[in-house]
Amino acid sequence: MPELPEVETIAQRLRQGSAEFPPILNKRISAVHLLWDRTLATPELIQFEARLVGQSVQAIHRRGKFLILSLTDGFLLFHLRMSGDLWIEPAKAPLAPHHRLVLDFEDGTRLAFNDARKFGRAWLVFSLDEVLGDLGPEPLEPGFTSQDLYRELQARRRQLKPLLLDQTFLAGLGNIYTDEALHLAKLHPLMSSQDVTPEQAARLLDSIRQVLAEGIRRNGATIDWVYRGGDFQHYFRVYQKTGEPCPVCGTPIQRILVGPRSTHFCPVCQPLDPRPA
DNA sequence: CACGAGACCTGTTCGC
DNA sequence: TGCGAACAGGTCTCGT
Repeated sequence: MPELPEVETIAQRLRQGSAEFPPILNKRISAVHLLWDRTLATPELIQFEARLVGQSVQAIHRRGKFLILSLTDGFLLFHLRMSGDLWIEPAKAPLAPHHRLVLDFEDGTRLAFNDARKFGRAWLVFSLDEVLGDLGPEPLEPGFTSQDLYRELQARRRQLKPLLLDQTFLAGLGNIYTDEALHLAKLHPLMSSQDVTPEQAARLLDSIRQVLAEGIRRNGATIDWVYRGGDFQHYFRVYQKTGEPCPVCGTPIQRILVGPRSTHFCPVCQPLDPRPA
């Protein structure tokens, strides 16, 4: 489930703590355990451990789908990919089956990166640009305007759905929120970016912001066994609603494949042919 | 530059 | 009931 709202929810949880555990801000790392080699993108384990132990967590941020822990010296970044999650738990707790990287803190708690599918990665770097350099704009940043979006749409000739999933175009959208935003904006997922009008670009940006904001407000979406704790899944308009009535017009929602990704849309509200006026 | 296929992984659910 | 196929919130690399 980790798209922008889910990562934001996790960032908030780490920042503010949970019912059982205090926030991880200002905690000092006392030990590092890597349980799956490929989870660590950079540097090598030897340097990773040497540089990390003794540092403390100064701040927690999110950029796109990346989670950023600012340390005394450098940054620890996580990307959750398909199944990653970060848990705060007692340092003595038994290792859960899918823990891949564990950081012990001096106060007897630990931060565990749990990731069943092993797609997630962690980076320890001195400059954020090493990892985040190619990311597109942050959709919720007020400085990003619909004029900016329109200009970028015009600069490419691509189908909207794959383009919105491209993190170098816009950072943070995944399969769920893209389908939801396109439905709200009444734009067909296969529409060419060059056919989007300035008005439609404005509607698209509004829609993206609306679905992301609601996702964050509901603590993200919980879909299946990869539990996260949010409840946005109860408010999906089209995602995984194939055959069910469109919430706007009642037409059955269609599912198509765009590349390898399931794509859900309303054939009436989101016509491919802009329709004669 | 745009697009498709294959790779990286495990767990759950679907279809016969 | 059992078993393989299909599918899942993501992204990278390579070839055309």
